[in-house]
Amino acid sequence: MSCSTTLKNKGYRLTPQRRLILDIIHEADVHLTAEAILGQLEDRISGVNKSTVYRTLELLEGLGLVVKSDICGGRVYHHAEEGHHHHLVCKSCGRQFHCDEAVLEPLKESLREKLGFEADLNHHIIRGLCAACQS
Amino acid sequence: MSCSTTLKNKGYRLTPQRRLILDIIHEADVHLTAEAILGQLEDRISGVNKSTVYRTLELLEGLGLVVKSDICGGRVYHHAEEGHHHHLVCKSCGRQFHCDEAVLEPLKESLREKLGFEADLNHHIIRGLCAACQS
DNA sequence: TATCTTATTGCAACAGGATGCAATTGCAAT
DNA sequence: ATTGCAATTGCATCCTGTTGCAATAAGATA
Repeated sequence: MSCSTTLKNKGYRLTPQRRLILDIIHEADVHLTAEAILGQLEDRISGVNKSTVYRTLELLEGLGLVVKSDICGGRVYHHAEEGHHHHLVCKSCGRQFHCDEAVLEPLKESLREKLGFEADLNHHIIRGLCAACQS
Repeated sequence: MSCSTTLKNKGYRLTPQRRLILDIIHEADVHLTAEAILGQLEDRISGVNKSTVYRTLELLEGLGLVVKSDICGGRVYHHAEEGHHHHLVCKSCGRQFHCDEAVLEPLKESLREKLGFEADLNHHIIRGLCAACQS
């Protein structure tokens, strides 16, 4: 089921702006800032306002179609189906490392069993010190 | 060792603004927004600029004296010695729950052993669905 | 106490993000 | 095709947080 169909089925309108934002996000293989999305949008149709971009991204995130995360002091977005991956961010050198989902699974189960809390650890960010910076 | 002494020992100047910000944070038993800190600061000395507040908070956070976290779309600060506690935030109803440090310990060890990454899970925020909202 | 160095501040401007309102428009019904 | 409803947008403004620069001041030294 495409994202456009999801929007329609949930009663939202499929405006040209929303279609294009979805296209831009689908085509991207990197995380995009709102600004980048706005830039690409302006290349395709003129007169789009940034508030529309922010609103659309908020809507898409709320519907689970887009994932928003804060990395390196900036906010980025990517498609929700891109797969689950997590970032370990070193507070000292700023580098990012990939972290397998399997590592977070025990925590997820623990929270579920002990507290009845269904954690959403999709695209979770964990800060700390990388091996190189610990010395 | 007091926070003021820490600042001095690390070569930073103890300006009146910094002293007062430290006082305000020490006196507070709740998380404070930058705006709240600025407001209380203005009650004590006049003419303080918000950029000073933000800069001081950044400095204190960098020195580990203050903890900054993002809760409910806003950024709050509290004293670093307040103790380790973690927030489970429900994405549906917005409520927050306390989570024991022991729950995060296995993850911390896992990251250390498998990836050599020393995770800083102090005041970590985990989003998901609480028991009530899962039905 | 006076002087000096330079860290720190206030200020203005800026950037990213959010909001209220009137105009516009998507889309269902006819 | 036309109409009507209300969702959505553009616009202006606001809010939170950041940055560069000149003025100010903390604190060390004599």
